[in-house]
Amino acid sequence: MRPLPQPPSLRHSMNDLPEDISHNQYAVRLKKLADMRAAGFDPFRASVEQTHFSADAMQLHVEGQDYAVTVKVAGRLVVIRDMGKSQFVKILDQQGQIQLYLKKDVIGEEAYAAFKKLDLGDIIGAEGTLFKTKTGEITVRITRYTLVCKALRPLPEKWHGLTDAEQVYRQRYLDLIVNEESRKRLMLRSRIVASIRQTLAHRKFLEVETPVLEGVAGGAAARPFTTHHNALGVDFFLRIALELRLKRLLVGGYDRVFEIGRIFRNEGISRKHNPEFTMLEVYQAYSDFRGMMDLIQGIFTDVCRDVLGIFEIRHAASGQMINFAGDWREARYFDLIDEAVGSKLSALRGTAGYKTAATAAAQKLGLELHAGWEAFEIVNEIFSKKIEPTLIQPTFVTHLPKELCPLAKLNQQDPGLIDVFELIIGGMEIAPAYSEQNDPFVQREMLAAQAGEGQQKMDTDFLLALEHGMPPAGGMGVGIDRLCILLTGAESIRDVILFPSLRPAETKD
RNA sequence: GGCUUCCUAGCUCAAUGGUAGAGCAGUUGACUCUUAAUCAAUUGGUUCCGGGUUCGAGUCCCGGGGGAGCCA
Repeated sequence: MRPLPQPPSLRHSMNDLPEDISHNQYAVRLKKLADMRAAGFDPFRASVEQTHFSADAMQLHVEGQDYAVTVKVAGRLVVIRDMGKSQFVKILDQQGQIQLYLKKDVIGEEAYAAFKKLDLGDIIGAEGTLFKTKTGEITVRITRYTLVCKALRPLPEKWHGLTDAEQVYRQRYLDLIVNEESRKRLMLRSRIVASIRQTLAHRKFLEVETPVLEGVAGGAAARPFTTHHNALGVDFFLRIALELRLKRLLVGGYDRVFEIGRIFRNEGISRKHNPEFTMLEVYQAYSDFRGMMDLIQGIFTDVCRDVLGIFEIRHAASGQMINFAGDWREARYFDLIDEAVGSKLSALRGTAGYKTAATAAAQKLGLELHAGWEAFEIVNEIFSKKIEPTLIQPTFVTHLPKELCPLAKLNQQDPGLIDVFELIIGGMEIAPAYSEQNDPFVQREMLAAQAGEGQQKMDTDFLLALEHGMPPAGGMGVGIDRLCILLTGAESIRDVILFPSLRPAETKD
């Protein structure tokens, strides 16, 4: 890996500057800064009034009425086109770019000369009036400006931007300045999350925050991170799910709760997995998994209408259009299995021949199986390898085998199944939802069975809470990162996480 | 963790084992409506790190670091 540039001490480097610094952009900028300070101006101390963001300012221009509206804008210089006695430049702020026009005879000789010394990347505040150029771009003709921050490092290339994936992730700030798609995509994530909060608030859900540090990492099957608390002298786990804490709140009488929280799973990193990721979990008392179907569709509808303005999105991996409008497909897990296998495999469930038949079916499909797998694991391998990737349009897969999630209610007609759905979109699991198990006896049995497999310790306090009585409830978990992959057309989870997990960069100091 | 692949100027990229180059950025100059502005001149390199093979290594080999993709 190329080592990232390390900042030297300013004081020392100024003394060490060689005679010819024209090739060293850092040194050139240091010199400009030193000259400014020598002249009594320190850009790092200046603040500036900003009356409008760029896009809002441009809205104010009235056709045919140039120089009528005054605005004060601020941002980073990203384009400079110098034409001698006038120049067009562009600054970038949160809303995007806006063009500024400087004319020597408008702004004055001295201010114009000083402006010529500015560099790409410097941050300025500017005041002026709106007009439209002859090519139709709304522009601020500036009468005053202030440098409010000198940039000592040059910006990446203006046309290609930053493409080196490593630098994009490690120096995301540069990516955000220079790559508009990244800036917009990550901003979209922020709006999507805001929209979800709004939808839930309208439906009278309470937002809560529960501990990240847990004595028992429960609620999912995943390897946790461990950490240590010095004062208590005990090890903690970072949470792998929000579920067991939120259900305690159902016991406590918070009937509709949700949390949007970071969870941590000590597992592999891939295009679909980051070790820390954001999960929405929602619980609604007196509802069930069918209620969650309505809720998740409501969430998507609101995001599509209010944030994206469209109900169809191109799926990056397959190129297909995903349609979020209308009623979503519902399919039973074992119907999909039988279809994929081409026989009535599900009819053998619970019989002695089930595992043999499942093995044969999986092998026929070319799947590699682990020696110790149970029948349900073999069948689920068929599901995740052969069925899930083909489900591009939103699909609720329902009635999964009970072994797959110990926290859901068993189906009344068929106790080998559970009342749940797994929402699949774009070939990815987006949201599992359950009719939550609230029978403390069954729950203890299921968790004990899981603990017996050595997966994790039992959360006995959670079981105690259940014995106080938890209302029947529908619950759902939504992977926010994956949702954003879908809705922004991203190809990798790293594209929707501001700072994805990487190996620590070596720092020399 | 395994396999494949990438790492060259601030950025984006070139370079049969034979003098490390271009565009942008920078520097100097010209230009008062530009749109990757244009024109002229010009500076700039620990080729990720460490070994090896070779008369000669950015290029081949070994080890290490980091990224990406596929698999687990």
